[in-house]
Amino acid sequence: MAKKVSLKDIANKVGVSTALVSYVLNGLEKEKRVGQEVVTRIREAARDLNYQPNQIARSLRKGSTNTIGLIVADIANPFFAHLARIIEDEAIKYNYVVIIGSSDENASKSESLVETLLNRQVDGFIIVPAEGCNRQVESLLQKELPVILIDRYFPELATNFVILDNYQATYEATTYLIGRGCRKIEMIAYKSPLIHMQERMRGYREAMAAKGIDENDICIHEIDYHQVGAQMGKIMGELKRNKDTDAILFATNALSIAGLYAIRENKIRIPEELSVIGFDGNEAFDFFDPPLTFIQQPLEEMGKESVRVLLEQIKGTGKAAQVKLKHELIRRGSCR
Amino acid sequence: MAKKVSLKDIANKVGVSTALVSYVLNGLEKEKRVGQEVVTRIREAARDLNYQPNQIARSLRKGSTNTIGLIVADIANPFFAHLARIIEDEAIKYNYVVIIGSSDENASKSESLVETLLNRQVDGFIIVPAEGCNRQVESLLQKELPVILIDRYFPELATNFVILDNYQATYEATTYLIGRGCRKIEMIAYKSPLIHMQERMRGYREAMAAKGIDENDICIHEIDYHQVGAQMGKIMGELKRNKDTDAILFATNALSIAGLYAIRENKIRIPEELSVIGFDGNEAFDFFDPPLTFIQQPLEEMGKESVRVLLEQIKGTGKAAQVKLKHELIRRGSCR
DNA sequence: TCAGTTTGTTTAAACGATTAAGCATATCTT
DNA sequence: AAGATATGCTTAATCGTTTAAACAAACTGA
Repeated sequence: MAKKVSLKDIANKVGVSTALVSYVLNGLEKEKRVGQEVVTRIREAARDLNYQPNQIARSLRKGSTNTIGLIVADIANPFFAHLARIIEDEAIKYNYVVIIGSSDENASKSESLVETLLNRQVDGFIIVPAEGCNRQVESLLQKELPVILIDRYFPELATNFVILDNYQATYEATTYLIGRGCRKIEMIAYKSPLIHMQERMRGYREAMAAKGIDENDICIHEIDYHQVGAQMGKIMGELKRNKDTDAILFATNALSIAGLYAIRENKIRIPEELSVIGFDGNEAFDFFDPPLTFIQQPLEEMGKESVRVLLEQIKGTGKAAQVKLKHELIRRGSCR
Repeated sequence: MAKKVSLKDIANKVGVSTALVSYVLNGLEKEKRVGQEVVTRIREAARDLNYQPNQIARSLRKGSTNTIGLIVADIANPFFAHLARIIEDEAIKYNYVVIIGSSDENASKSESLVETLLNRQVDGFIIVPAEGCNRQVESLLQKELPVILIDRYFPELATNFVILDNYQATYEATTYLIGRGCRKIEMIAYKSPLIHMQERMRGYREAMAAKGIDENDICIHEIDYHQVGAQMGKIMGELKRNKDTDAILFATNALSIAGLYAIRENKIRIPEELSVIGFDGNEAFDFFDPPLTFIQQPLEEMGKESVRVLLEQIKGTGKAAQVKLKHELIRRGSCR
């Protein structure tokens, strides 16, 4: 591999020291009083040799890499993929590059990702934290590394975060269902102590209670992350047999999709037999028959905001930023 | 930010030079004949101080970063997201990290991504090349940088690649449609000189010809990448009006999805009025009514193979590897 | 006993950039 | 004319590793 052109090559060609070259190429020629003629000769040489700065060397010296570490649950999940794309686009505007890792909602995988990214000296993290990551996030905070949590956060930690107002989202969705005449509404969520899930559940419960629904009719199925398929099948099977359930509210994108498979499997008619509200939006929702009503997160805003906040923090100009964004309920055909 | 522990810190603590520490922590203690006692003391100190090597410094010195640059058309597209996930998982096994960029099928965006990644000294590239990227790929080859193209390639360049046998895929799909009694089969493809698209078209055309279909009934709609929605709507609108078209074969995932929207819009009944075959698989295909028959790419194999080939090339042990994989036709309800 | 080997360690250069500090000249100022 | 100031450039340290080469001490064998 032909070795790359370095500052030294330019310096040699022009007949000056590398210092001058560095100054010029970093636009410090005024400040550092570099002679006009030398400036142009350096510029020309750089162009002729097609010089490209070695970011690695620069990073080592400067102590910063212009790199953001992004940890999501699973980049193959359309919700996170879309988010990642937004973050990538936003970051590149500021000359930052993004390294993405998938944690699979697994704390130890997440930890090894954090470690890998730390060794690579990322300047900051955007993390969708998995259950049990409190400690590792805390340790990042202690190291005073810029971190911003997204989608979820840990209430006991004073981190920056950008999230959906999950409570309000499910509260409104539930209220909407009740408004359409549903009474026996069930929620399907992940079994997880994470705040986003807890808040979604709380939104549902409190909306039900506020409308005076009998406490016995408040029912949340908390599904294990690794057994979604099986448990969903069971739930929908039972639901088909004893028909008093009016409506289902799904707590995430992946649960919605899995739920739709099970609904179709069991030939449950939507919305005649059951009203359904999904989470996050997905092309698959569009082709379900009828198209699914769902809670939409402001992905664009979430991604951009998280990058903005993180970069502010990296540059040291940031103060605490705990952002809660508002959902939108996209009404379509799946509620009676 | 508390500064990180370096080799020097360990060396000081143990009272030896950094060289010894480096040897030990890289497992060269036998080869470099480091004393047993010193070895254990270094190990202990490293553990106590929670030493983590600085990959940036190491990269600078070694000239390799253990980083792979991945350029896809759009990471938000489920096909590429899934592929990216597989590549990420495979790479991490070998202690490589992946930096992903989205080119939007745009050569100049792709070029600036390549440049960014080059400055960051990635050890190799996995690229889904966009139209007009021939030159930039060629220049990577000239620099003897490990590159592997995926999904498509440039026949005139001697690159490594891992792709689907696109010709065979559409040939079989078309033959399948003809076998089900379709005669007037149309294909919807991107307007693109890229080989994958050309091969998909050729597969369709030759299958039609081989079965003796009238040349006038061989019809390919070549759609502009940036006007998919509008053009698709027009095609399906016309198709609804003059009903002699039997079947549609879509050439990509995104086209399939866009097509399904248009088909629903125009209330075309599948498969009664029209048989449909999609490309690549997508959750949305499952919920279309009826579920879509489609050409499935061996994503897992594609991703793993590309990483394997790339790493071999990086390590210098690789020879030319031009891999063509076989599709699978997933038969479901969308063909009469 | 002494050259030769083995064992264990240090030294120092290198990777490619950044940047504080120093060193000449030239130009003012009075 | 002498000191001050401006101008233009170089020197060299530094970031944290890796690694060839040198070095020192202990051991070997005849």
